Amino acid sequence: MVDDTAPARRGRPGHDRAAVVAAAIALFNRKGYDATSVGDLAAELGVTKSAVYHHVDSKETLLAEALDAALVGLEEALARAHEEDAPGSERLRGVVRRSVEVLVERQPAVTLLLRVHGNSPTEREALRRRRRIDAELAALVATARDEGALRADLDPEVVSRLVFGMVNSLVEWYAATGSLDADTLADTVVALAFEGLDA
Amino acid sequence: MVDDTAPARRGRPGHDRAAVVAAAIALFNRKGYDATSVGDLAAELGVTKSAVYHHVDSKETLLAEALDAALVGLEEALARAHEEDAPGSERLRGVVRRSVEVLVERQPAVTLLLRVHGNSPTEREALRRRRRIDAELAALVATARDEGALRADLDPEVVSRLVFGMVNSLVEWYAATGSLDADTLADTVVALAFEGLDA
DNA sequence: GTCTATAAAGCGATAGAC
DNA sequence: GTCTATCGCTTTATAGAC
Repeated sequence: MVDDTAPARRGRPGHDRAAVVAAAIALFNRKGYDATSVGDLAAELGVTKSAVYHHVDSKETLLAEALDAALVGLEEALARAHEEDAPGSERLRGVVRRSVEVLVERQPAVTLLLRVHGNSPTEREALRRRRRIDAELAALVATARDEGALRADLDPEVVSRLVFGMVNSLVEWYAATGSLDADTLADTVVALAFEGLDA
Repeated sequence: MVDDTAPARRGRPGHDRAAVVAAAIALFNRKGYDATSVGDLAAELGVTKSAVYHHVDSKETLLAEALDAALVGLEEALARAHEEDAPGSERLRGVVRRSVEVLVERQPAVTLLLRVHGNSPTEREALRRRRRIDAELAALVATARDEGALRADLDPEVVSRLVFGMVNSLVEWYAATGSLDADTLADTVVALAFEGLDA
């Protein structure tokens, strides 16, 4: 996330900070943050723990970086819905679609965010930001319903949790499905959420 | 949190195995399995670690017990769909509804199941059983679509993952919403999945 | 049923050499 | 940029007294 695409040094092995961060996020996803030790990360990179600590201050810093990347993406997706000058239901469709795109683009980081427990100040701060996003999404659903664009027989709060629960659930399997592009997936999610499954 | 409804022994403090298991599952949910130590569990019960080990063989046993309870519930919900003599779409509606009921009844255990990483033989065995359930759910969606009851423009595999992703997502918030009974929630989930959100 | 004490291993993190 | 070595602490789990 931080560094450029071209490696600065050829020929020499050695890792840079970006490589450590990328490997860490991948490992945190595979084993879980708490079950992953800095020794595990070092072994994955083929170095010792000390080499890892040359690149990063702490294990928690690695998590914080991933959580922030996920939150920034989701916050931007939501902010664009607020800027739009359109009916609530259109803004809701837009944020669902953009949320899918963020989850696909930043799948490993968002997965970590969705699994945070609040065991450290870093995690609790991420949870605060996440709850704020969730509250604004629920408000958007309520607005769309008040405008008469959505069916009125379902609780907007529950509907919001279910729809974005469906969206979020794709971090659990999307990575494994190589042959599905983000656009088609977003189409399917929007179609399912707004029109349903019935023929 | 600590005591059962029918304490076997009056007057004496001391816990029984069921109390330890219940406290463990609650803690695993709050902090995550890997971040919870047996010392944490002992502190929650107001005893020492040794007292906990008097009741259970290992921390992993506690997890295994919860995972099995969750899997048995979900497997039964699915098995009843196979026994039914009804169109695929009706059997699918039934399994969605019963899955919601299982998630509500066994929320703590199912939450643990959905967060398993596969870091031990116990976890990997649970993942195997879970993948089998997922595959049978996908097959049921495909059957319903082949019968013409579901719209044909969406990939059944993706639809299955999204619908049951929506169902599963409710473990993240249902416990906090005291004023919502399982029946009403199941109605909302089925309505959203099959009819969608549009007015 | 709970306690103190302890073993053996692993944890996050640091110091200093190369 | 990586290494060896180590610190101080926590972990799962056990032994044996009360």
